[in-house]
Amino acid sequence: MKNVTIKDVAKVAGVSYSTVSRALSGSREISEATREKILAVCQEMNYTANTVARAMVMKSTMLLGLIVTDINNPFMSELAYHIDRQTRTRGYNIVLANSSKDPEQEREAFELMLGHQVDGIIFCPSSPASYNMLKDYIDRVPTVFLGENLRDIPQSYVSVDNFRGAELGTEYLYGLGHRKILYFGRRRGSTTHQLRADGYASACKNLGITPQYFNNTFPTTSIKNGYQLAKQLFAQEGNDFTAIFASTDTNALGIMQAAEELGIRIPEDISLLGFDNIRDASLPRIHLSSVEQPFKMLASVAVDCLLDKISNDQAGYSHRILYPALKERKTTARV
Amino acid sequence: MKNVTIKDVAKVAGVSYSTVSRALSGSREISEATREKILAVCQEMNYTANTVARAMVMKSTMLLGLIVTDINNPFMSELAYHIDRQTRTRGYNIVLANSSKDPEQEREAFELMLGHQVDGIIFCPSSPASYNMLKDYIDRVPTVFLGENLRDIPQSYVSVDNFRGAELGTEYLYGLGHRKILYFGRRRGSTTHQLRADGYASACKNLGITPQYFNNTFPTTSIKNGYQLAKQLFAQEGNDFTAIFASTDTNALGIMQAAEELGIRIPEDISLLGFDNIRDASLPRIHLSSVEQPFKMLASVAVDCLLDKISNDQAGYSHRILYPALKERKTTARV
DNA sequence: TTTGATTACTCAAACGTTTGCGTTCCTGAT
DNA sequence: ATCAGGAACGCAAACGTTTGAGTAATCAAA
Repeated sequence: MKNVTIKDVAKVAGVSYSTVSRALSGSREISEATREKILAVCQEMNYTANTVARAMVMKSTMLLGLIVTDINNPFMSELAYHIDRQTRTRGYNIVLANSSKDPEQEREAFELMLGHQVDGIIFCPSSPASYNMLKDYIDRVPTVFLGENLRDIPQSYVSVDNFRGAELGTEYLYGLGHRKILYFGRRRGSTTHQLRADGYASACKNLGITPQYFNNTFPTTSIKNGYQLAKQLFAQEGNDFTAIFASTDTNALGIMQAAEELGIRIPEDISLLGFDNIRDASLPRIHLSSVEQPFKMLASVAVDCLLDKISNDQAGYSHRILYPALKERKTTARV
Repeated sequence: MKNVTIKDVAKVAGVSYSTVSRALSGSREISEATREKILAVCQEMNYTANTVARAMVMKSTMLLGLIVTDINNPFMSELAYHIDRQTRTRGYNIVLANSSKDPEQEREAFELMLGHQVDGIIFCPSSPASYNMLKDYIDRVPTVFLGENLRDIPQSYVSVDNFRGAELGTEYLYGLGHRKILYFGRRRGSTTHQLRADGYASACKNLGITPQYFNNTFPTTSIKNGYQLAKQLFAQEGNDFTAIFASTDTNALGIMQAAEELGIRIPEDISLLGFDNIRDASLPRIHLSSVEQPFKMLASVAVDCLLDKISNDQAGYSHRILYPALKERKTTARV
């Protein structure tokens, strides 16, 4: 089970181990003959360079931390997939940690990542409060925040323009003839949610329609929570809306479930628009119209931003806001 | 940006750095007074132990490799989530790699993992052929295969009993009154698929009904592939079945999509049963009945098995086959 | 007071690399 | 024959830990 080291190779090849190192690293200070010989020996002995030993002297592990709330969430796994692809081609590997939206576990994840000397961290925070809690860690290692808008924070982040996305969705529904649009979701707690709610409000104002809210008070968003709240909503007296704009696809799925149970047809009775365009939205029978997060682009920009920070120590920070797009499917109809 | 080391702590605390090490590692050979003092200094200086330096001497990185085909596949992300949970509590972190079902990338992933000196690898192979290709790597590091049945292979793996699962599904449909059940999916190429097909055949034989196949020839399974094939199926003359047993939920979703387009109602016109019970199956409007893989259990057993192998060098190998269960939802009805 | 044992430390080697510097050897010009 | 200069390679330090072996101090028993 013991791995073969550079010394073993050196012994067989009959050279010093520094020569082996040079042969492998592509240094010029070595004759072509010995290099080839050494490479042949490495091949034959199944030599694999020990990254951790190299890391000690190079001060770079070629490891990137990825902290997500929950890799099982399609939003996150989508990001994770693209992040892995993008970083692998650049020689990095990613070490993964789920925080389960628990601040204490987020802290623990950072601690572990630092211990493992990762070269940088892509961090999908569970809430904007994470920033303050983890400030100490964050300036010990290059970090970029991904997903959440974190306005007014001296750190790099990349996210979609949630405000614009909500505007876009509202405008789209308006364009379909809807004048009574209910916004379903949290309005505070996370900057993302706040911005979406604000974007909706702004669009309503510009379009001259009155905003209506149904406030999702759950701290975390899941289909189940959306479902429970939607049942409350539909049981209410005096509802007066033709469309629901859900703050997340997950909420939208919960609404679909409640509607299904109550015999409310979508989009015949009410239109439903989500936000995020997670993979689930495109499933058969679901066909959820949604404001799309450009996952691949988000991942790509986050990776670029992080690698930039890593190579360029004093790069400062940057806020990268990407444009959302509207993905029209079958849950929204002309009124 | 430079991290504080054990030497920095030693200097401040006024002791040798080996004493600091001992204070941290909980050795008894140290007075309570100095230990407390050292711990206080560590706290104050934000000291985090350098895992990679420790790894050099301890020969353990506390890193576990997880090689999946595609983290974006709900089956995989489900496993990944539970694997992360289980390993974290035991002090391990996981480094992730997607193979995209490409043998070359699987090889590359192993190479990288070995370079990073991971203590063990959980490997979800893309096909049974992976074993032979990667044999050399596999006995350089403790590895357990996850997901695929790999009969007759001298390596540890854990998977569900695919044969029994297919029997179970077939029996269930029979119990609902179905006598003409079509099996939709690949019959060869992967042991998993083969076992499922065999289980179906065996059940048919025992129940005295004649098996019918519609062979999915695509090398990889996706909703799109399932959809295209299902359209071919439904366009065929002389179909004679009241239920479809899809070899995977992904295939089943493709079938649902085709059925939806063609106005075929599920379960009124035909019943549909999937296999895997991925998260998607429980979504509103989908409600796919499915043979369930016990994800949490699979992850847990795989982790146990791997850690066992790691701590016990000569543990040999074991094949752990878990029982599937039937998850009844709304795509299957009494005939 | 001497001895022996125990406690609480310090020293230094080792883990597998990279790399600056030193050394050897060869070539060709003087 | 001498020497400068460069090519090719070896030596050893360094990275931050752990740990066995060594040492100084303390204390109890003789």
